[in-house]
Amino acid sequence: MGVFKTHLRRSGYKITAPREAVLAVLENEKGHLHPSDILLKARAIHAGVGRATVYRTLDILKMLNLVRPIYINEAGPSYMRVAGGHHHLVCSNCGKVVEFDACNAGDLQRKLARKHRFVIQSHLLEFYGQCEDCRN
Amino acid sequence: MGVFKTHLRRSGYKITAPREAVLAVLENEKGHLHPSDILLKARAIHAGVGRATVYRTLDILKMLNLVRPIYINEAGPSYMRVAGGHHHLVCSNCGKVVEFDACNAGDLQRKLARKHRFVIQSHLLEFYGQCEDCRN
DNA sequence: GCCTATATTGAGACATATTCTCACTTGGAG
DNA sequence: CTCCAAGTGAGAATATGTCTCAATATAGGC
Repeated sequence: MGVFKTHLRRSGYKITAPREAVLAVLENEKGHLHPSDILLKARAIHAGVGRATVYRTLDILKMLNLVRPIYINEAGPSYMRVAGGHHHLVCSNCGKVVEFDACNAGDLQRKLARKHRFVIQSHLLEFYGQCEDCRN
Repeated sequence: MGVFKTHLRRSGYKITAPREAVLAVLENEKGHLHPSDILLKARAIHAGVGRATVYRTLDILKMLNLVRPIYINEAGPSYMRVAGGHHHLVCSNCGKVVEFDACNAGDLQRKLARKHRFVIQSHLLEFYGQCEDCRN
């Protein structure tokens, strides 16, 4: 059974077919998705899922810190699973996004958590500039 | 004279009163602003600034890499000046944002720039979690 | 300072994204 | 199995962003 589903159930949310479809879509997704993509994919699993249900489910998942909105370069936010860190190298000109792994945020994270009394679950590190093709 | 104004002029853009109002708002802002806030503040400087002018000016500033969209927790993106790095500790629950200074992204930035042939101007590092008040 | 070509403007139409409302449905505790 | 609060989809309402166009204002040439 999906992790998301377990979390929702444990938090007292009912597991309905439309909701389950949305959960499955998000859980199986490696990258990030727009709400409209989520709607389409969810409808492929359970025909007739409504737009509102996608947004409602996203709200719950955000509250439970299972999913996080992220802005890359498009019109609206995309959503992705919360899982440690995400690292992007973004070209401000053409919008190309390169993902990278190396990240030394661990120490800083511990320090900040202690100092500001936060429980930290994930982070986002993005560098902005111009890619090879776009720098003239 | 404002830095933004100088940049626009140098790039061949005309300096008009409405545009100047928008520039002033963004230039004087320390944090981040929604387009709707920008509109209001710009209208306080020059009555009658149109919504389109705000978006048009933001587009120019984005192209010139003077300003960058950023997603915190609200509905849409906010905009902030590009200036090295921005560092936020964000509570996913209540939306509180703590800014911090310490950041060791410099080395990584140089490495990535070389490897992916990017010219990097700025970065964003955000940690997500729950603040003291929100963690139960 | 005046003139002109042209970039820029605001209004409001349009397009898109998100939220809300409400009558109907359904999961799951008892 | 029953019951009812939680959840649902449709579509209205709102929020956000883009486009068009006639009117205006800037900056450079004189």
